[in-house]
Amino acid sequence: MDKKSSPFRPVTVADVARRAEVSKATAARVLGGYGPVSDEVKLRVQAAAKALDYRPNELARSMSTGKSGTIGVVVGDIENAFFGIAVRGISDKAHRSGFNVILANSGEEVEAEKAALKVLVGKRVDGLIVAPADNRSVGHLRDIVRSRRPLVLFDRPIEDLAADTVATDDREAAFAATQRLTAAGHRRLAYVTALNAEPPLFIGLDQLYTSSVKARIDGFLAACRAAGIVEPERGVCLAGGGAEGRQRAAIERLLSAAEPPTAILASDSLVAFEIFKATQTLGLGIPADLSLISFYDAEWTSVTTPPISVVDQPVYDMGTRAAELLIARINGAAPPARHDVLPNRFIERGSVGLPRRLPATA
Amino acid sequence: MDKKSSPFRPVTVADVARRAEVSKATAARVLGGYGPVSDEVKLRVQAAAKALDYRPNELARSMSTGKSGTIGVVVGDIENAFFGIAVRGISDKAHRSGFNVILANSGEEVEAEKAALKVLVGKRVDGLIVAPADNRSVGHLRDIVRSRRPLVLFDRPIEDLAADTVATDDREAAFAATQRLTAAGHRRLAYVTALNAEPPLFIGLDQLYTSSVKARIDGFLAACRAAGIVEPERGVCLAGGGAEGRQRAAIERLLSAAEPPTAILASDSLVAFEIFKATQTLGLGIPADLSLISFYDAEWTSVTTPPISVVDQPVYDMGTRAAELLIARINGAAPPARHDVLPNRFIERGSVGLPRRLPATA
DNA sequence: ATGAAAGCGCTAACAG
DNA sequence: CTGTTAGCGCTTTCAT
Repeated sequence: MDKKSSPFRPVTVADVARRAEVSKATAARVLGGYGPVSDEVKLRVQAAAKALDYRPNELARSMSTGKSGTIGVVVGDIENAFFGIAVRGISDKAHRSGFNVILANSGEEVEAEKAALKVLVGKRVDGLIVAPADNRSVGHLRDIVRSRRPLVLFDRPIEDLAADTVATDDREAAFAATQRLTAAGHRRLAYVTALNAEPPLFIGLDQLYTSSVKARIDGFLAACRAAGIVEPERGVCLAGGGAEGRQRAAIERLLSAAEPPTAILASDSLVAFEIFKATQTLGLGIPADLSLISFYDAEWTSVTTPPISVVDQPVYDMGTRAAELLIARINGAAPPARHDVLPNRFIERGSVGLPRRLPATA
Repeated sequence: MDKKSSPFRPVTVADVARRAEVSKATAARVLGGYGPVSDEVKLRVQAAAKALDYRPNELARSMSTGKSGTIGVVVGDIENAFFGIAVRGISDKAHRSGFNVILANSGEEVEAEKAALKVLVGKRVDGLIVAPADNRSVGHLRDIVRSRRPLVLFDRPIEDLAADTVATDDREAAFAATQRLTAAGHRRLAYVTALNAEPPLFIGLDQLYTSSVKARIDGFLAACRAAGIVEPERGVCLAGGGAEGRQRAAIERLLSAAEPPTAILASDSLVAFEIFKATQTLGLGIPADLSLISFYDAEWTSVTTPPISVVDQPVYDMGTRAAELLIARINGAAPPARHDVLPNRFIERGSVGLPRRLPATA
């Protein structure tokens, strides 16, 4: 009966049009809800669509309109609750505005980031939100901007890139957190971050390629110097990510050193979690033997004994804000790139105390 | 110079073909990597593509081939770490097999689930993984099956639906966990779940519409009865989800009752988290005043004092398995629907003790 | 091995 | 208000 009757061919506008006895264009107008149609015809078409169980093919629609109703999100590590919540913020805002989200994970590898971007651009997403893994190689991001596809940078600003950015003031937050540690009398401080580096030694800020990581260490060092600590660089520990065992080993090594730090600032909640577990296995007390402050208010930090003081980043809001900026641009807004900095909030809990032995104060 | 020179028109096969001085078809063959092409021509086309910075339009490709290279995933609540990890498992497997993932959240609402499915089908995903929110209304899922689109049910089996399913044995796990509680001597047990119900009273299993929830309560009740407990139904607490305050209030009410439970089995880590916090604010000790077992090995359960004993569900593996089954079907496999049940593992930690006052043993 | 031409399902001018 | 006619960018017969 049908021309091409593969048993489960999805029904198209043409099918509906035929059954409603109108032209394809008219059927498309009511199904797509765009052109002017008489009420009578509209009803006929809708009835036909219902009867046939018509499901619009969004792909075809996107091909014609050039808009996919989808935004692409590339984060560094979904395993990290920080990004998990961010994605929720983005998704919530996106869905409320009628957009879908395609999620990709870079694993903090630029090559994976590039590949993800390629796929997303291939799928013709209407816009992109990216947390760049490496601020050295941003050519692929420049390409996005150049191609006029809306792009929002998340959490990690990149200089000289004309893209909207949503971040927090990492340097300031790290500075303030470190000050709390030095104010309590600590002089042997460490900053532990998940960065993979070869060798795993901190050499200088120029070695750091993730802007948020760099800003935090910068703030940490500045606060240490402000407190008169010499060579605070020696306290920066690049514990590595990825292979979990490696990170744990690095942390245990740090804590078991001859002169271990009396206070640690952890760059994210995953690192802090490892540190907390290490104190347990090494029999160290918090805050008696070690004071600890972590970035990000992860769930677990509020139920440990003692609970952990944290730099609470407004991640969910960062997500919604990023989506907001992106969608505005997708809808045609074209102001100069803006750089939103959301405020962090310090949550005082019970993990900061006095150093075990007060060091000689010069 | 060009016919249509909107300033940033993306480059197409036609553009590449023209520059390489071959036909569109030939260019498409090398760009798409399918037909036979002479090496010489192939090189010319590739050079042209590179020079023009050609990016294939996956939408157009999907339109022609009918495959989108994308799978849709609908979970109940991304906020829940359980689903977060599951999504990671799915994504990892999918990406390794060359598929992308579009994520949707039902918020445990059937209507939202239907809407999400509609969008995903509209986008012509090659297959779907769904954690059905309500086993009463599954018409939309039946439609998916009927339309021959590969579908895998996640965590929540549905009878009489010919779809692959990946789940754990919830009834058995709840039974075993409850037994540990009764074996320790507990007689006043509670099972707390995030279900919203009006009224919030447990009436009977028939009231439960999420298969995993139902199975767990069934197991809980069976174990209670096996231990000679009468009317164990009275211990089932439907604490509600969504509005966080409501859940917390329900839990504090339960714990402050005249004869509060001496042991609780929590249906998920979010509920257990609230319970743990409630014990802190009410000044109850674990396991002295209350024994607690939770489903799902959430991060925080291992760092509390004491750490919480849990039913460790192999969520990541469930995710990869689901993706595996789905992709096999997408690639043409057509065996009868299989129902995979992955084993749970009990992790003994420190949250189960003897009941404070031993009850009269009849 | 290559080219010409016909779609995929929808939207978008442009006529009537 | 409705129908006709082109495409969107790619794949896919079918010739050559």
